[in-house]
Parts: sequence; C-alpha cells; structure tokens
Amino acid sequence: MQRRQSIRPEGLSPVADTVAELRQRLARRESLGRSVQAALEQMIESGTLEPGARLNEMELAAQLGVSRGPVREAARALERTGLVTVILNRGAFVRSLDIEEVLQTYDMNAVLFGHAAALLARVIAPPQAAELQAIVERMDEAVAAGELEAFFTANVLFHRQIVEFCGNRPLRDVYLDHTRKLLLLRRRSFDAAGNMRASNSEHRRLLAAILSGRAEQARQHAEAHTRAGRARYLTAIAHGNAAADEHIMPEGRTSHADG
Amino acid sequence: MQRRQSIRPEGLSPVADTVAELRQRLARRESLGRSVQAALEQMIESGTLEPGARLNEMELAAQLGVSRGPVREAARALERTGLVTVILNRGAFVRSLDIEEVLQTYDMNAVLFGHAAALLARVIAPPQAAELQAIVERMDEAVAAGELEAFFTANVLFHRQIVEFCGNRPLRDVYLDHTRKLLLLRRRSFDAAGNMRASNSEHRRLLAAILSGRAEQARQHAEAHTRAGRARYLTAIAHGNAAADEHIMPEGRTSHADG
DNA sequence: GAGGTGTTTATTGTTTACATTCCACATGGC
DNA sequence: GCCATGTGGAATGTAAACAATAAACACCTC
Repeated sequence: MQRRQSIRPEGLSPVADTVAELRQRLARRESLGRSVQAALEQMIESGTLEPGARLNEMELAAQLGVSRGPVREAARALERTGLVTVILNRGAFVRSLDIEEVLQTYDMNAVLFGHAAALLARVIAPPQAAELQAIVERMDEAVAAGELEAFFTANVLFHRQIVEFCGNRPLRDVYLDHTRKLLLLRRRSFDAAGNMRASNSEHRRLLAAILSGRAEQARQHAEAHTRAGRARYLTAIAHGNAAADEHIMPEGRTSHADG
Repeated sequence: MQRRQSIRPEGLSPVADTVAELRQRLARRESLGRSVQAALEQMIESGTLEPGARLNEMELAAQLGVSRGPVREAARALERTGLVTVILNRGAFVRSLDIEEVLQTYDMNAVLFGHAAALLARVIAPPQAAELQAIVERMDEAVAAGELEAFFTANVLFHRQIVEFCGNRPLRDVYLDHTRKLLLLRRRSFDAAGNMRASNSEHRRLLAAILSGRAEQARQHAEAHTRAGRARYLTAIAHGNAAADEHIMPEGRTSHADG
C-alpha cells in the first residue's frame, strides 16, 4: 500500500522527508498550519479524502508528522474556504456539494467573471493581451493533440489570469475561492473531452471582445461562457457521468417542522 | 481608563461573567473558538481594537478567560474573513482598508447586489414583499424622526434580506462577508445623516422594480444604489470626514524594484 | 558619535497532556 | 423480538508547557 503523501509506518521517524519538508517550509516562510492546509487540499484533490470523509485529527497529524494543533488550524481554514464542514465535538468533514449549490455557485461566478471581463476590457495592457492569446493558442493545440490534461491546465489559467488582470482583488479572491471549491469537490469530471473545442471557441470570442475594448460585449461573452459550463455540468450529471453526491454529509440537523 | 469590554485587573478571576458566558455557550452549542471570534468582532466594531492594532494572544486569552488555543483559532478565522492579517511569528493585526480596496469591494458588491435583486424579482413571495416594504417604511420613519441609529439598522436589514430572499446562498455569504468587512473596519462613517433621504428613495425605486418582477430594472437600480454609496464614501473621505487610514499595517514587505 | 553586533525579553509557533463529548455496543426490561 | 438505558472507547475541545522567532536595548568597535 504505497501512497505519494508522506504516510509511513508508525514509530519510525522519517528523518529525510521531515527535514526536507521543514527546510522548504522555512524557505517559504509559512507556518505548519499553512503547510498542512496545502497537504489537505491536495488530499482532497487527489481523492485520498473523498467527499463526506471525516478529517481524523490524530490520524492526519501522525501521517503528516505534526501535532494536532496545526491540523486543527488547517481544518478551520478549510472550513471558511468552504471545503469542509466542522461540527461541534464531531470533527471536520469534507463537504459534498449538492447540485443546488453547484448551480448557484456557477450562477454567481458567471456574474463575477463577466464583471472581471468587462473591467479588463477597459484596462488591458499589451503584455497581458499577449499572454491571454498565448493561452488560447495553447488550448487549441491541446484540443488538436487531444491532450486533456494540458487543456485543463491552460483553461484554469485563462480564467485565473482574466480575474487577476482585471484589477479587482476582492473579486479575484472570491472567484478563485469558489472556482477552486468546484474543482476540488467535483473531481474535474465536468470537462468532458467532447466540449473542449466548443469551450475554446467561446474563449476566443471573449478574448476578442476584451482586446477590442468592448466591455459590455466582453461581459456577456464571459457570462455566457460560464453558464455554458453550467449547462455542460447539468447534462453531465443527467448522463450519470459525474458525482452528483448528495447529502453524504452528517447533516447539521435537517430541520423538520414538527415540535 | 475604563472600557466596556470585560477587561479587568490582572489576577482576578471574574467568576460571574465567565460562568454566564460558558452557560450561554453550552446552550448555543458553539465552541470557545466561535465565542472568542464573536467577541473579537465586537471589539473591532466597538473600536476597542482599532485598525492596525495587534491581537496579543496572551492578553486576549486572559481577558476572555480562555487559553490561547481558541484565541488563535478565532484569529485565523478572522483572517479568512478579511478582518485581520496574520504575519508569521509576529501575530494577527486588525486590518486597515486602503481606499483602493474599499472602492473595489463596493464595485464587486454592486454587481452581486444587482444580481441578487434581479434573481429576487423573479421569485419574490408575498410575505417577503411585505417585509421589505415594512423595512422601507421604517426607514422613512427614521428619516422623519432623525433617528440615525434606527435608519442604520433597518438599512443593513434591507440589504441583508434581499440577498437572503434571492435564494443564492454562495452569493449571500460573499456579499454579507464583504459588507460586514466594510462596516466593521470603517466605523460606519459612510452613512452621513444628510444622505438618508436620498438613499431611501433609491430603496423605494429598487423595491418597486423587484415587486413588479422587472429583473433587469431591479438589477440596474440595485447596482446604481451601491455605486451611489460608493460615491458617498468618496465625497466623505474627500471632506476628511472618515477614516482613510492607509497602511498603518506592518507591511508584508512592499516590494521595491531594486535588486 | 554612528553603525553594527550581541544579548535580552516578550510573543508567537508547536507540542503534549487533560477534560469532555459523542457514538457504538451490550445489557436488561417490556 | 424490540426498544430503552447504561457503559466503554475513541475522538474532539481545551489548557498548559516547551521551543523558536523577532523586536528592542545595550554594548562595543571604528
């Protein structure tokens, strides 16, 4: 049973790994809590921690070679990010998004991304324009070569850079947080290969509007693109492709109407 | 040197206050960390903790009658809310918003609030309509009576209920978080008395659009209302009324361009 | 006297230990 | 046979001790 994470037989102190990680942490000047948070996010992304799973503090602390304190800190941080739910005296659980929340998040993201595009259309600078164009071309190449992973990476970057370049930081943070929430908790299943080409032609139209400075048109393209993604998600779950995991969570007391 | 918060001479254990708080906590089934978070927020709101102030863990723990653990937890939670900044090995500091961030937050909130209004216009139910109308009337009364505090309370509730009723939870959470960030860190100075009447007439127009089901018109009114608030903020700081506190924070190394 | 360096002290980061709560299972009563 | 109750174990909530970092002060050198 081998894993990529530094899970190791208990009792043995893994000197090599530990000092390497510590050196890296010191170099990056981040606390153990942050490091643990990153590790947990990767566990969620890789599926090691599935939706609904409980984050056992002792177990995780032992696996990561730290004490429970940093693990707790990371769990609380993930709670506010929306990746886990903390229940008093019961612990932290990886959230499972119900369809409703996914759709609502798409809805909000559409508005935010649309606004970012509109802002960017008014302020975009040449180097940024060049970068976005390069990303779109990279996606075209990925489509032609059928490289799904490459397309996925470039696709994420395209959206990320648009909200980055638009200049509104709070908007960027919110959009990235919620996009990441969707990515991490839905296991990427939405990006079916068949839609890559259509998706990137939407990117091209959006970028053209941004480059020509037509803010409102950019807004509409960006909104439409996000809503198209929403529609792709809907058809995906209709075909049973993706995880429409509902309510695996230990509920926070679903309130009935009885006394 | 007297303060409203439960700051007390060191060494004395304030039994009465502590047990009362604990009982309340047990009744509400919330962890100490949550309670401390609420206490810190109130300290920030009341001005006991001013922007730029450091959150001394030991001191706060002693004041609140808990250990440093819950205080740390609360500080990290507040960090993600955007109320404090945590610097490695130096502690948590109450954030001070620079003008740029306030304006950008207004900008984002305008879009979100506009979308909430548009959504609500399509789904509003009679009891919700009645409540919103009642709130607007309450604000009118407050204007007539010159009751600033009452107007402020009703005003906050009006916006809150619109995003609540619109049905999009992620949007609601984001909007409320960022609105609260502005309220807590700017000490309410934006709501100059002279603008109450104008503000509430905007509310009336917005509500009319919502009630008549005109989504796009509601969106525009809501957006315009938020941007009007933004403009009021700008004129306020131009007149030196409000706290345009810039960069009191110990900076996270403002990067210069030299080697 | 100015600048740099070593030391001190206060505070945070982290770990360890204790108290409390919840869940599961077994036991007994109906 | 089923439900209620009690008990045991495991995990979380909290507190207190330990380690490491950073700011402040004094000192020494030039």
